[in-house]
Amino acid sequence: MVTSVSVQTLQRLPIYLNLLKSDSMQSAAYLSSKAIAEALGLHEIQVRKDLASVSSGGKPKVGFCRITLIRDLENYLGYNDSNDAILVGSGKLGKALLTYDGFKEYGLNIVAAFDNDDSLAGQKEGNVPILPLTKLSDICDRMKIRIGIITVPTTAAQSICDLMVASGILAVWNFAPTHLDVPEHILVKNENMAASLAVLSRHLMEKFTD
Amino acid sequence: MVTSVSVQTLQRLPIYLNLLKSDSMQSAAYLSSKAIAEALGLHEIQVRKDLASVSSGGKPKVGFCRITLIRDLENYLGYNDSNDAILVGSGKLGKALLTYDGFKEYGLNIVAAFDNDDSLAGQKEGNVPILPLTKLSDICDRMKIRIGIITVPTTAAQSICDLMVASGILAVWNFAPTHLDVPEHILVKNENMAASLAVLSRHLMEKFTD
DNA sequence: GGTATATCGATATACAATTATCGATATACC
DNA sequence: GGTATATCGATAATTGTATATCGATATACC
Repeated sequence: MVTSVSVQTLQRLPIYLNLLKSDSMQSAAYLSSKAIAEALGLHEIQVRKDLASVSSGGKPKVGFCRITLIRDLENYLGYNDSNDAILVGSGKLGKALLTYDGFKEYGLNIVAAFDNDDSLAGQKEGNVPILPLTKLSDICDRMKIRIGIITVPTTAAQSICDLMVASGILAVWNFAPTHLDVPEHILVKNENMAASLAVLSRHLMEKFTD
Repeated sequence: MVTSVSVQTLQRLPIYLNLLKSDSMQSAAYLSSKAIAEALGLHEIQVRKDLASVSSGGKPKVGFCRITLIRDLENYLGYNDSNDAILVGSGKLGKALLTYDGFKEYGLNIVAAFDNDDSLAGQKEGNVPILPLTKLSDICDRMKIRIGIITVPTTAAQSICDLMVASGILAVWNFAPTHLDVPEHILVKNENMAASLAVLSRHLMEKFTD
């Protein structure tokens, strides 16, 4: 239960959670790993292994208790105690993330946004105030912010990242299509759309050139 | 060169490409795998292996020719011949993607957007017309669209996906945090932000509870 | 022109993740 | 209450990915 879980498994956990909370599952009190696996296109062994690492376990013949499983998953993922975050780069993508209210469900709370362009300062985007970059360090320090979201152009990403790290940020969610250099103890999670596009594009090429 | 490349490698290729095209690399005509590895925080062996699968190879003592490498990568990734795509779901995220002009660089061209809400029909978002859902099949068929982007709420995702597949879409880029059931030959690439958040959130939890 | 060296490419090892196999256990049915 | 069965959990085999080692080769320098 305390054992460290692989990133692969970790990334599947929200998918289980999402399924368990979905309308189609509301009726069932218990779910077998086989049923879950079929609903998600996975293998039942994998489902059991994944769930074993976060949950108190299921019962033979009946399966896993849906309610308990939801609670265990949310606890493990930390969706109950909310994480405050800041976002830098109020361009198109940044604004979309600011106005997207689905993050609350995952315990993410964007408290402030920053932009290089000071003329944006003072505005609000989806209830989140946009502030000048110069205030970033101060805000992070005072509010004990641990998560930084980067939605700036590639060229600015590294310097923003450095600023975040210097301001006490411990986890960076990077939407810029570039590699970020960070100290050992900092986590960078890349949301690399170019990588996804590569997979799609290549798949189509292979379909048509073979 | 024709050998199939792992998804992991494939997803790193755009990162190499991005680095090679970056300002800081413009001056160098040749780059060693070691230099590339250091710039990206990877291991040089991995860089060589990745590049070997797409490129004609480097020269001992001097390294890889930057220009050639860029050309090979772009060819392999299909960034030269552009891929037309449609997008369904003109909400916050959908609009952000429509107005984000960075996709062109990767050969992705969104030609039309669709929304359940017919009142949006006729509008334009970033030069892309928004059309009623009923026209989707016709457009896909006439324009031979192969890529569909899903930015609708979870509950609608599967039915939109089914519609796309029925309309000839071969690759689906899914931004809804849910699993999609598709026939064998269809590729689904999930852009699962919830999964990324799980990694971040868990990282922070472990930092503070251990 | 010969030798030293940086770098590539191929083979081999180590590690992690997924999938398969087996025994254990609780429920259901007779 | 006894037996059959569905399902779990642990261990083992397979697969895939990342890292290390080694020989080959082209450039540079003497």
